[in-house]
Parts: sequence; C-alpha cells; structure tokens
Amino acid sequence: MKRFSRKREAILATIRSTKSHPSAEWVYEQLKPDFPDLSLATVYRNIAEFLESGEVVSVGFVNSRERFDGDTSPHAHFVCDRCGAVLDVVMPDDPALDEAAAKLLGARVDRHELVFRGVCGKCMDMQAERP
Amino acid sequence: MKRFSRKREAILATIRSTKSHPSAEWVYEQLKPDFPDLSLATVYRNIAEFLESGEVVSVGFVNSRERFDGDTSPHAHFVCDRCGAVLDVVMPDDPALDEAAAKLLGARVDRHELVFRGVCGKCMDMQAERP
DNA sequence: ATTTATGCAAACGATTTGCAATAGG
DNA sequence: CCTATTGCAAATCGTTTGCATAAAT
Repeated sequence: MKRFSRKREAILATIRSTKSHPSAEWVYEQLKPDFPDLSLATVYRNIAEFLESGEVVSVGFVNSRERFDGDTSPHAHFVCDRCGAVLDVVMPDDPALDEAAAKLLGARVDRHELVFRGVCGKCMDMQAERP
Repeated sequence: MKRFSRKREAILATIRSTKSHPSAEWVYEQLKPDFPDLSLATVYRNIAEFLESGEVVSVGFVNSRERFDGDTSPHAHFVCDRCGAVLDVVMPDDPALDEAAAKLLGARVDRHELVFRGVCGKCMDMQAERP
C-alpha cells in the first residue's frame, strides 16, 4: 500500500503552486531549503508516480529537460526558444480534434497537445534595449 | 565556407526519403551498409546543421530519442504511446493560430506544433489478437 | 515487525565534444 | 596547401537504479 510521505506531498504541492512548468531540478531546488536532506532521485521517483496517476502531466522537453504541469486541464503552451520559459496559452481547446484524428488514422487518440514556439515578451524587450 | 560531403548528402536524403520521422540512430543504421566507416557523431553533427538551416525539423522526443522530419511544411503528428511510431496527420493547419497566440501573450510566435497521442492501429490490432 | 520511501553513489543512454586524421576545392 | 569534415573515444548531462538505512503503519 502507498504510504504517506512529507516529501511527496511537498513535491506535488510545489508543482501545483507554480505556473512555471518546472523541471525536476527546479522542484528540487525549491524544496532544498525546507528539506536539506532531499535527494534529486526522490523528486524524479515521485514525479514518475504523479505522471502515472495523472496528477501531473508532462509538457515535453525544453533544452533536454522534461517540464511538468500540475494543471491537468487541456490547454495549449508556448515555449520561448530564447529563455526556455513555458507559458500557458488561454485559448479554447477543441476536444473534437481527437475524434477527427482518430477517424483519420484508425487509431485510438487519447489526447493532444498544442505547442507554440517563438520569443517571449521579456526576451523581446531585452533585445529592444540592447540592439 | 561550406563544402560538399557525400555523407551529408546521404543523411539529408535518408531523412527526406522516409515518413517514419526517424531518430539519429535510425538514420545511422540505414546508412551503415553504404558507409561502413560512418560515425554516429557525424549524423548528429549534420542533423544539427539541418535544424539550424531549417532543412529538417524536430518533431520532439519519443522515448527520450529526438525524432526528425524532412517534411518542413506545417502539419500535425500522432505519436503511438505503445510502439513509439510517429505518423503524419493530414488535417488543415490553421496559420492564424500563431497570430492569435502572439496577441494573447505579447510574444513573437514563429510556429506551432500539434501532437496527438494514443495507440496506433497496428498496436490496437495486436491487442485484439492477444486479449 | 513489515515494507514503503529515501539518500547516496554508481549506472545509464542519448547526445556532444576534443583532437588527430581525411578529404574537398 | 588550406581548412571543413570526419572517426574515434572520452566527456557531458539529465535521468534511472541498486542497495543499505530511515520512516510509516
């Protein structure tokens, strides 16, 4: 049976409390001050569980680091090619897409992810300041 | 200046000649018979160039291997969670999406990628045979 | 007492890199 | 020749795993 764990709770809470779509290492660094004996392996192990249970979702890899989202509702993302930031894109999601793709492919389609790429506002501003 | 290279040509041709959205290693294995002295590093180095020049596009990571596409026209993809196959989804792409996201975010949006996930027809059939 | 959860360090696998040798122009 | 390109092996880097210890029930 699954047991309670203070660290597991903290890891999930950390992922849920941010909109930064964090990597495992970011979560680790956030918790290090509160849990000085925390190990990166524990963060990875727990995130793997959250992915399986569906409590957390993967947003894909940015600069070869996997990024996670505690908001499991279907929504699009934007990835900044300059700084690696991942932002939510508040845009109506079309659930009918899955069915259309399923019919087209003869496959079972469970979900879809829409990812925009470009340069975020912050990075655009920095570029404007230093031409 | 950039020079001609038989291997570089072959790598690009291989990526362009398949709809399998190959990984670097797959390309390497395809070419090994013709170029017995080919090195994986050369495949990686050349693909990195193709990505920068835009001759090849990344489809993202499947099972921690990056997958590439020689078809650079905007189109959706489907990834089979069972076997890792990547398929094209022939579905009208909406170029207006980028502009909408850009306005929403105050960012420069260059492109978007729509990825469906599920179980492909082949894997569904295999499951049906062995219940 | 039993067994899950953890820390630590080693292992892993995909990708990258340094360097000497090869080959294109 | 000159230098871009390559093969090879070692290095990197995020992530995973084995094992002995700590903690939950």
